Amino acid sequence: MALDMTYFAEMEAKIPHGKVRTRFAPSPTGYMHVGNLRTALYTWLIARNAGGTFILRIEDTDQVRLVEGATDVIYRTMAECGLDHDEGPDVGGPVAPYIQSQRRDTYGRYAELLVEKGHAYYCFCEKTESEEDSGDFNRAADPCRDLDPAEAKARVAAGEPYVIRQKIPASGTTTFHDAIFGDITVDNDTLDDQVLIKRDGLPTYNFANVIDDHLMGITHVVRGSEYLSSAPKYDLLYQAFGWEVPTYVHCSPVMRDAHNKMSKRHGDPSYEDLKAQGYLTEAILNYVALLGWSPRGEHAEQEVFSLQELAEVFDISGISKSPAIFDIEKLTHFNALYLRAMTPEAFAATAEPYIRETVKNPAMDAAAIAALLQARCERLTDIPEKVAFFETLPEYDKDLFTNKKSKTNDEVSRTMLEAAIPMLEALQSWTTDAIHDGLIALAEKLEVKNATLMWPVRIAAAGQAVTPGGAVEICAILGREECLRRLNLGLEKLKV
RNA sequence: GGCGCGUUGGUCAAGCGGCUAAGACACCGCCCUUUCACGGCGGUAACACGGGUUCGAUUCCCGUACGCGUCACCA
Repeated sequence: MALDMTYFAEMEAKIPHGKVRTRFAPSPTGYMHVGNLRTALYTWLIARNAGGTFILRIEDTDQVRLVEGATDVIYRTMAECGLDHDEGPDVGGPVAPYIQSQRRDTYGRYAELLVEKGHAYYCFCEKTESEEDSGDFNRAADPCRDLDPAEAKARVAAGEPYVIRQKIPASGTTTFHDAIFGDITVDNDTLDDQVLIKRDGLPTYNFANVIDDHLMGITHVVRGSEYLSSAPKYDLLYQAFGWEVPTYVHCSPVMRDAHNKMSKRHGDPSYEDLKAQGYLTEAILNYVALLGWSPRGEHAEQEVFSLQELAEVFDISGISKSPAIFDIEKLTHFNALYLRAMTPEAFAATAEPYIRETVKNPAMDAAAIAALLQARCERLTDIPEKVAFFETLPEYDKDLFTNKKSKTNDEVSRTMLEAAIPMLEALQSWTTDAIHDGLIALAEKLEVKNATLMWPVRIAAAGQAVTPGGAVEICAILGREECLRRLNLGLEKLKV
């Protein structure tokens, strides 16, 4: 039976040429690993940097591991991160479909084409116990490899179960090029005749990838370095078809420590976990971009990059060969940087829900509280605990009134509060400025340094040693009535 | 075990034959100050090891050690 050659010609005719085309091809597992996110980012950056096309392809050949709603997580995350795709299942494109489970027919046809060309063969062997145990597949011992083609076809036609294996050259070497690792050469006899089409008729991941990447006109294949050792087999496949080999970009993994990759299983955070922990998308992307890549030339010392800036300066040659350990502390630093860089209004808007987790009293101005927080929090989730004292005065010990640097003790604090309370009561307006000027003037009148007066006022108002903002700001936010109530309470404590 | 890859301070990293070996995080100190932060200034800390090549190696080559990956009808 002859192959339908017009099918292949039609497929070839659809392939776009001339521009950089990259693809992110996740398996829908339900969440986005940090490593995945980085791969997606680098892949997107390569395309955008070159003014090329970025494609989203869903690799769902493993029906067993399919997770409900998982593709939505992918779409949502990509959109949230600003990694927009030009072609994909949802937007279509010239080489649709973009979901592997919808391309089954194609893989089978190309596998048969490869058999026809003599670079693949039908294999009828059952895998044996010993093979599974020893782990090595002895190609030379496979009788199917040199089976007469006519006989093989007859057995297939007779309904005998089979797989299609790649026919690796018996000798010689294969050299492939990687944009990061350079040229790598391996002996062909270390390569096995990998399965292309499984007994169930579905393609293996490796085969589907080669077919899809070619048929979609992918110019740069970005993937994890764990695929480095199968790359020569990919090259052989491309050669066998007579196709142009794409540029490989193998990225080393993101590690949780010196020995292990980051993984959900170890409890390492995914992108959505980090979001839930109070990290900003921009900060995550910025940090992740630098985990395994660094800018060159005039940007060598720059660390803060917007997505747009990254697209401008990103360069494959800046990708590192060695693995990088994910450092939550440095991410936290980037997050603090991004938090501080927001406009006060934007920060107040994003901080408000976190403030309202503990500060329910609507009289307390969330925007005013946010202003105190902006330079003082590294994660959004730090907020509720920091501002809880506005809602409820904590139980505190009068020892807090004693502070060496401010030159205060019980005695001094009592004097200060006794003077401050009537002054504040008499204040015309309860504003930050009025409170500030009143307290500064009072300190001068009492001939004490500002801290000596401010310390006891702040302690009495907040009930804790460390607070976001100083005495003035806290009093202003509390409001006259609540503030004075607390100051009197403090004074009572000191009188005992 | 075979094959492949990797190795600059605790971490991310610059370096691409000649440097007092950048910068950032973390840490420590000082300044600022109404607590704590922010900000500013300064400090501690690194080329895995052994051979070559070279006038000269962090940089090039070869070993060693350690680590990682891969050797599936999983992706």
